[in-house]
Amino acid sequence: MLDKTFDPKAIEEKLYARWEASGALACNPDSSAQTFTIMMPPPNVTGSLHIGHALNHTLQDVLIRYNRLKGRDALWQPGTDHAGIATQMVVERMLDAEGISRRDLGREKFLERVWDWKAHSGGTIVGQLRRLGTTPDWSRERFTMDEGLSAAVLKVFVKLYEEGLIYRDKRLVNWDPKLKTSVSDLEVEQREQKGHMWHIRYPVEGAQEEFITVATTRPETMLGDTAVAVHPDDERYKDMVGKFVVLPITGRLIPIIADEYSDPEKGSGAVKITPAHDFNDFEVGRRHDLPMINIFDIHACIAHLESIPSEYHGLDRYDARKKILVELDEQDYLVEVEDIKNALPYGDRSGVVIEPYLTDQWYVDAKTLAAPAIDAVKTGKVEFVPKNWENTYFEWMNNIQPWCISRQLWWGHQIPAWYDEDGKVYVAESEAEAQKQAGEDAVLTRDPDVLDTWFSSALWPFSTLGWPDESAQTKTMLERYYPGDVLVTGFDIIFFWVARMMMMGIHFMGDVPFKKVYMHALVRDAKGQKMSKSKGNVMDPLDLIEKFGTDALRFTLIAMAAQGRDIKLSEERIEGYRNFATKLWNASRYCEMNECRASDDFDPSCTAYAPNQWIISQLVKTRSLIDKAFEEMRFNEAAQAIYQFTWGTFCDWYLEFTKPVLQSGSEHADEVRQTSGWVLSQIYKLLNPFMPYITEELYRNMGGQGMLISAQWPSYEGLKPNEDANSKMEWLIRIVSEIRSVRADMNVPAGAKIKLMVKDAKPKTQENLTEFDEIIRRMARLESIELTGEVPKGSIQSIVDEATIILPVAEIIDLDAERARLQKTIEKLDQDIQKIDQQLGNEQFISKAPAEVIEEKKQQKTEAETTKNKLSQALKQLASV
RNA sequence: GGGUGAUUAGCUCAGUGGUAGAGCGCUUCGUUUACACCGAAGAUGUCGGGAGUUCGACCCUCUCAUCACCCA
Repeated sequence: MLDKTFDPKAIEEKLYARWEASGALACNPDSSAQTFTIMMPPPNVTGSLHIGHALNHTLQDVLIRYNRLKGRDALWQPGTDHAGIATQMVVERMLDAEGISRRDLGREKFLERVWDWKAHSGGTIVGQLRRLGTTPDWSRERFTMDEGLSAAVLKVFVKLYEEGLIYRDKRLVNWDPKLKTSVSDLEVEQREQKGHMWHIRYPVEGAQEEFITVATTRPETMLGDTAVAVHPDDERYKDMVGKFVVLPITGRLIPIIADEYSDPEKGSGAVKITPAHDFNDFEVGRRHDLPMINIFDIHACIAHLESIPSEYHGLDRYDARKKILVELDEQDYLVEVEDIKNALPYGDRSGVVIEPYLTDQWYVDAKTLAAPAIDAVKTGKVEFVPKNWENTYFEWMNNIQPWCISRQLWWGHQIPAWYDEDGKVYVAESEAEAQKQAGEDAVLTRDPDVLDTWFSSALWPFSTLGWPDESAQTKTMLERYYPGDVLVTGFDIIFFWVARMMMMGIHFMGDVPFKKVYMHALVRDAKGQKMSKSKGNVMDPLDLIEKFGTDALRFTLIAMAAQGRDIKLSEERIEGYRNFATKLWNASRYCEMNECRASDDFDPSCTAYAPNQWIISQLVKTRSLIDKAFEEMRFNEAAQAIYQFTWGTFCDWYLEFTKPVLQSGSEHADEVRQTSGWVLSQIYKLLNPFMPYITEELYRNMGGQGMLISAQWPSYEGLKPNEDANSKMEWLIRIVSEIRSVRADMNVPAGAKIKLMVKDAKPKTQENLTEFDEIIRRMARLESIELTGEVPKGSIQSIVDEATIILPVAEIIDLDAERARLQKTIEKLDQDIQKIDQQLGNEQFISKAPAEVIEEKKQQKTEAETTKNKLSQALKQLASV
């Protein structure tokens, strides 16, 4: 006998171990089945499971389980990402605590420490994913720094270099002065804040008391100014172009140039140009061939340059600013200080202001690689769900910038480039190969930098399958599982990852990496705020699992994952779905108690009893709703369909129908036992992808064969909806509901067993009344049901279809209340009739609306009129009491 | 400034060119042998404002407002 409630903790771990041991998680390259592949977005090794992961992985698991049940050879490729900056920061912080820096330790020793750390706690999240019940093919787990994946990185780098798609260039990068590395555009976030605009006048060379005023938010960069620009059409400055100004503080002479970049409407119309410290100025500098003075060192402190007064050397950028402002003010160069709002670039990892910084870095020619990747979406080879994300994708891809891929870090894939003593570069997959290129005598030094983490993640869809290994096994894997079917991910990494996988996949595999990209929502807190540690509003999925069980959390996330909408998660909601699990548990308990079990030879297409035929029809309908929802990737609709069927149809109605049958030992009892047991087992199957634990457990308890995880998704071939049974049961539900409703409205005590009389019932209804006499009596709490031609005085009356149902309760009826009730219903019907009349009276409607709509309206009107007449009669009769 | 999405019951959200739905909450009733993590019944909506297309708009178009996010 099952316990009274479901205890997830008691079974989850045990069942998970059984799934894993059964081999059901593994893909099967030898099978002839159609494949279904999902590449898991590899979580960071530094990571621990947060609610966003929970959603992301639940969705993937639901898809994988569903397709596995449907007989597809499912590969869900798992793994983790080395997360260069994040991981290096974690380990550096640990070293900090020991009072050592990574430079003290040296590169090699440091990397050993990172690997130690990775081995020890890097897999935390993988364990946590198991608690979510997710079923990727763990036997194929990969790490972006694995040997094989590293080989892929080398190969790709060298190949792209040879093709001219990777190159080294001296450009401005986003420099993180805290981490002392470059970062990509995407790793910079703009934050708006209050700042100042300082207006500074620069004296014009060789003129007395003639100045040109420039405005800047960064006065310290004037140390690196190499020009002042004015608009070529700006009359005010026409004569000045070609002259020089004397840069205050340094005394350098810099030219006044004409360039369209300067906006005559803004400020004075003149703008200082610091090509080494501003992206726009950099372009101006290139156009005019201006010198580029890099005034900072890697810490964003003023460099020891001859052109800069020595008292500034080594000053932090903000201290330098203060000092400059004081000096400018003293020398009367500072004309105005304006309060403004401006956006500053912050490093998303370090949280410090990013410095545009002139360095040599490696770049990928993203523009070239993007072209076919744009095409793939345009032509529908890759489809985004929801579709509107394609706009976002195009927008970014069409404006894509060179991708800076080198990072001044130690943790990551070291760039396979070597320099000889003259600085000439040799790119090769190994040092030996580079040496060969350079000649035996050359002394080579390897580029110390590593690649952007996303460079290796971009290869994930094929590197995890074994590429570039050329064995037969790898070939099979690539042929079979590339491209993947669906990528499930959050929109926050559409550029970081999705776009780059597209570029690399198309370039190296000649085909897109996946056919569909499902973008899921962001999980927010109940108030709609983004969850963050600093706000303290994070919900830990493991806590929620502890409290409500994995199934409840999973179901909640899916039920709320409507396309294109963020999820506001609240505990109440999870509690509700926990209750749903309990409901199913207890329905099973009921069936167990009544020995409801389908025998092996039970044929659901051969049932004779209408409630059985009906519930089977409903089940079949539910299955197709779920299938349709999956096709359209509307997971919330799939969840809703099975929820509604299980609770609203099976538990609320069908099981109630079975009670009198089973308890009275009716002739239908055996078929009812078989059917209820069978339908229940079907619920387990349909619900399994969403709630894998409870369904697996119940399936086992109820005598299911094998394990659900490797069961077959029902096809219900040959099961046609039985319309006769359906309309019969709909009538049954209508009449029971109506009696209950009227009883409650009229305050008939719930416990009172009263008589029901039915007038004007057509033969069909009379038959039904007889057939379901026991069910109606029990569910509507009636003592007896009889047909009548007369309405006893002091009765409550109501209409179900053609029949008048009468509750003769003269001793308890409140005549005024009954009159009011009838009156209200009649009024409502009147309104309806009026509305329909209006429509039917409209010639345009009659001539233009489809015939079936008109027919429907007419029917609605007739029905409403019939009911109204009957109720009016009842009201009249009541008046005569 | 550009883009995207949202605005529907007290709350959280589904939804469809043909008389508005769910869950939670609320009210009333109920220990009927699966379940009080339950059952029955009920109340609550000018579907953000305005205009248009249509026989008919919550749905399509335009516009305005508010909010959120992304990009510059």
